[in-house]
Amino acid sequence: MTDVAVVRLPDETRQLEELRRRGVPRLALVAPHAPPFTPVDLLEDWVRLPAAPADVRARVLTLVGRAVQDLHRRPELSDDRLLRYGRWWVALPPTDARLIAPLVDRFGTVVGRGELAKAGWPDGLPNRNSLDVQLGRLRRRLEGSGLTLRTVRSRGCVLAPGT
Amino acid sequence: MTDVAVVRLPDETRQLEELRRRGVPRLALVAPHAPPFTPVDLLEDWVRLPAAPADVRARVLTLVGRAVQDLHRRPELSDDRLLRYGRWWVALPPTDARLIAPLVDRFGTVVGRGELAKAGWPDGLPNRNSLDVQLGRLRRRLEGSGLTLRTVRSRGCVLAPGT
DNA sequence: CCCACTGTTTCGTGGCCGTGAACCGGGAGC
DNA sequence: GCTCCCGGTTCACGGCCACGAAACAGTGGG
Repeated sequence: MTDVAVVRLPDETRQLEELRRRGVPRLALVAPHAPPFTPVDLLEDWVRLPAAPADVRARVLTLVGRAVQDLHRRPELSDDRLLRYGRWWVALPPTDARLIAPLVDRFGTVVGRGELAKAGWPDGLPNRNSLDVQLGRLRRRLEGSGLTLRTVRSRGCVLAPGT
Repeated sequence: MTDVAVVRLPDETRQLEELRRRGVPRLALVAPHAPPFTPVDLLEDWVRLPAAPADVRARVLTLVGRAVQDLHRRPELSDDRLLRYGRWWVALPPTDARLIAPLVDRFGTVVGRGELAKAGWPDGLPNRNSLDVQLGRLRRRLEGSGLTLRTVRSRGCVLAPGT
């Protein structure tokens, strides 16, 4: 399930960007005279060509190891309203904290709007719009976290890894 | 400031182990016919010889980058009121030292205002505002340390890495 | 005496959250 | 094809209140 993509630079720069966007672990094979490479995250590595197959394999395995660790990563919400995801964290205001609780709980799966409303406002929604507005604010607070809050039309919302 | 050690393998295996033990970021230059290398942690990288100086430099720089954002270290408060965080340190006045003690103790988690007040002024707060003022002063003394004292509204404060 | 430390007050600001309204894409129905 | 509405997104505004900054004064130690 966990695969590492291998791209050649500088020829396949576009593919590299796509892989970064999707968060796929990736190894760059850098052409002999191309400038050195700078990985943007821990799921990225590079090697200078020409390289022995064994060396490439070793780097791929390292990336696989990191990716496996990354898969186990789930967000955590402490009762003092700290939401953590890996090294990243925010302090959430009360409403957002209640709202996100079921989403963290069922990370990666859809949570219905009704349930979200119930979680955020146990006494009932104050306004037909409140949920959407609050979800928007929550989305903004998650920026840069590596987490995305996506809506599934007429079904609900999913909290998942991704930008 | 932050340094990266460079060792040659397999000749300097002993030095490598010492560096690992001390948590120093390290780059291994692996001899042409030696087997590929497997880094044991994120502060370790390797490159196959012969390698261009620019390539070695690039890898050193990424290691420096990782070391700078290394979040595994924790601040320490000695009983002579010296607060250390990595290479950085300050001498804290008595009140600040008492105040920060529980925050260092529970680094990265929220400490309630009540508890902070109790820690800083065991005989009771002299004024309903004293805590906030003192927290502001503490914040200023932490500038440039790589530590942040952030408030979690209506809950308390958290001492964490970050600017 | 001087300076760091601390108490006290005042005032400002920024976070949080409800509310109304504009806007937009997609699908159902005509 | 056209229109209309549904579901969702975004903006701006305002009230409330917790928190923060500045400024000044008193105090004690070197």
